[in-house]
Amino acid sequence: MAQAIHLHQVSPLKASCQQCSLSNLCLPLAVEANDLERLEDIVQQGKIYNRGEHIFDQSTPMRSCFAVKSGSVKTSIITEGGDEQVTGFFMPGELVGLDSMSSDTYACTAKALERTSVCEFPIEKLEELTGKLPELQHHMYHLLSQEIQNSHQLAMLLSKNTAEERIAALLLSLSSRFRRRRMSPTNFSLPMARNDIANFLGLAVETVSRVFTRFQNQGIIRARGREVELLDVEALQLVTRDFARQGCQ
Amino acid sequence: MAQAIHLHQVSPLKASCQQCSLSNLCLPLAVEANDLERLEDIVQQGKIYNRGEHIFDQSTPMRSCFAVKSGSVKTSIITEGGDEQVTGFFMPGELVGLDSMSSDTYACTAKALERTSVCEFPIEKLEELTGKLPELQHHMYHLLSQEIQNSHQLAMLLSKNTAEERIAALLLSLSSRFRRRRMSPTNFSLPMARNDIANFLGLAVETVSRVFTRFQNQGIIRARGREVELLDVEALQLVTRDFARQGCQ
DNA sequence: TGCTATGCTTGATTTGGATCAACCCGGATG
DNA sequence: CATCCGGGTTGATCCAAATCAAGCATAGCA
Repeated sequence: MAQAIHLHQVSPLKASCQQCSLSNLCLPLAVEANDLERLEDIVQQGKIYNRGEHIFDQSTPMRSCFAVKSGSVKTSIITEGGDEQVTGFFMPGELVGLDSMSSDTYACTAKALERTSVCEFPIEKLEELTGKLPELQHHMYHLLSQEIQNSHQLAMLLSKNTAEERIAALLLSLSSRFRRRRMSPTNFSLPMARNDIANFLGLAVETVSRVFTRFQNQGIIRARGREVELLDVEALQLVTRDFARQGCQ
Repeated sequence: MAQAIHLHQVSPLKASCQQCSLSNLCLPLAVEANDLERLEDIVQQGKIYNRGEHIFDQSTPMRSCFAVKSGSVKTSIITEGGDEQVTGFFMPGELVGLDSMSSDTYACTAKALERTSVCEFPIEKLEELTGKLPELQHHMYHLLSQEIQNSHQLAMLLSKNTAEERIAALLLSLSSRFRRRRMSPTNFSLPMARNDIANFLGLAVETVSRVFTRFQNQGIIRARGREVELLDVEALQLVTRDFARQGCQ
């Protein structure tokens, strides 16, 4: 049913960056109202991917970056040896593919974690437009550098923190991203499998599972499958900061 | 002596991007010969920092990014708890500060590992210029995304690889960066202390030391202090790939 | 000339999380 | 309806690297 949605949508949906509920998170944020239609001119809105479908593949020609409208996306790198490293999870309002900006080919593979709709920004058109709209260019630079910082943050997590600290940090990150979208920051369902969490955080699945149940026994969270409730956010924050504390004295 | 070099250099040195031996690695790479002087207009060349001096500090206002001319730079994040995470080492021809592009404040601290000279690119002027020179803009996007990829690479190293694999990878990375500068790729001196290596790779100093001696005993490298000779590059490459292999079958 | 600080190495012990191995559960499938 | 299968949990064992503890070399300094 409704497979036709896969086809490129044109004019009917065109003018909707303005009404998009995510415009305050996404690129339009940077654009003056009267310039907005120029952005709308280049964007292809409302492409839909089903769970598991690839939005783009590592090593294929880089054409566009994508803003998540609804659903969620996982990016990962595959090594020559064939094992996977999850490099990020992307929620509505966030841009996927920035790590491949102005490269010949995509540096990673992006896969829909659930039924997901995205807006596509063809890269040459986007570059052209950012050349004309300084605010947009500024915003792009900002997003890109933000992405570097995120990745450094992850590297830090991986090299210095325990399993509990890593998982607490992930839960808090998801929580604040849900809040930005005006959704409950304490009661949400994880878009990704334990496997993906483990891979992303450099842990074994078993460890992730154990930490979840440990947190649950301590009354910090309540988790049944992917349904998660944060019962004690303070405690979670304490977990992530403990490691910083010990470095203190 | 010669503290005056710290002061901003102006016109006399201005026109030297053209002669700079690093122009094929640095920003000029992206600029047409006749546009080059516009780049030279905004760059402040030849600022010199002594070993240990800070080029910029985390959380201070972000004004410029910097290209390393000679010497080397270490960047690191300091957490609230006060412990350090080294996020990168920068060699001649490489740009420092991209992780803070278009941010209000620097996301990390950059410190000269030895006597180091840098070119400074004030950020507003650089943004202005990239708006006018599409090639330069393209190059900036490319550099930024490259930086994201590097960081993902590091995250991968930290989450999946053994101590030996991490160190082999670092040595090979340095080697290829020396080669790009037409210096010996097998015979160089490390700009950073064991401590920094350990921090960067998420290891204890003792582990770094042990791996160095292990490699030495296996005849793969020869190391005396910071002086390193790669005796068997193939073997090093094998070490880094072994982990990929096991993922294979 | 000896003293202290700093960076590096080496050895012994400990440990957090990986690995191995079962088992459970819910949903898809024939 | 029984079976199967992928995802998740739990327990037992093992190991790579951290930690703890010395010792060594070099450099700067009084």
